[in-house]
Amino acid sequence: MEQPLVSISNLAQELLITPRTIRYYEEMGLLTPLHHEKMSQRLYGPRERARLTLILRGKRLGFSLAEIKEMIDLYDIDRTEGLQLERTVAYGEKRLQELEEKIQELILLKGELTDYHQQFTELLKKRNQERPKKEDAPRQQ
Amino acid sequence: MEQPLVSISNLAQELLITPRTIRYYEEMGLLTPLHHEKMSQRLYGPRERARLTLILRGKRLGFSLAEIKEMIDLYDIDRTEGLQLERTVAYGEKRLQELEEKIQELILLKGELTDYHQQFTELLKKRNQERPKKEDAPRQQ
DNA sequence: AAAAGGGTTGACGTTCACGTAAACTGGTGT
DNA sequence: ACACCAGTTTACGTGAACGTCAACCCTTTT
Repeated sequence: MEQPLVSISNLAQELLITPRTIRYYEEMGLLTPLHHEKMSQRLYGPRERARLTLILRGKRLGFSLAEIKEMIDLYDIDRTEGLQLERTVAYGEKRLQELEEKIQELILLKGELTDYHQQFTELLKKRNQERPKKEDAPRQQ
Repeated sequence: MEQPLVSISNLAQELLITPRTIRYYEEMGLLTPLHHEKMSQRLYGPRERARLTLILRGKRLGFSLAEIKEMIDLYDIDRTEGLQLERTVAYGEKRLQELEEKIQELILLKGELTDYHQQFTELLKKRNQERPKKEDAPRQQ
């Protein structure tokens, strides 16, 4: 039974962050929970939850909140309505291009580290051949 | 004519960063230029340049300097010599695993944004069909 | 000898992304 | 009515990653 609307600390708990973090993202314009007018509490629905997971994903990937905000603003139909769609689309293409470049760079980095890793692994193998352990090395940590 | 040893500001210029940044990385233990004993200046060879590019790559990908330092320390034969190779290798495997996860997450993010992008593109197409521009829309920016 | 052009070491300032604490408010159980 | 809990605002604190500035060498040019 997924409640459609949850409180700030519930949402925070669910996503393993603190309420403060959520409020901060709102303060930065990344979230807009139901909190208008004369309501004393913030309530978060599926839309805000989706945004938050997007934000957290972006953070894990090393994007700044400003960059993430740009992505979210692109992804937000309402906000973009009435804006020049051509520009928006072109801009989105640029961002996607950058994402692809980032992926390639990550793959490159992984390749580098993999190389060194293999060197080490072989070095380890040789050592174990030279002076193997008395008892067959136990596999438990 | 690639000089094997360059000054700090030369290196900074080459990599589009500031000398301060380079000194900071040294202070954090990420770089060890020739600066021992009784030398008044720092000099950077190919080894340090390689490290620096690795650092910058890591930064672009959102890793903290602490994380990057871990990678570098793995990648550094001298420093690891005498250390428990088994642990090093195991640890490296964990890092590589994390890298792979990050790649997957990036691909996921790109997928999400691509979806939204296509929605927008189609929206734009429809609009242009409804009320096409007087003159056939010119394709130049 | 004096000035100029890098390089060096502090040391303090700054931005981002929150952490933390205080003081207040609003509904809820007893 | 009162305690209690969850949420809110306000504000100051913090760690990472540098920026900026001052004051002090060397070395080279004039």
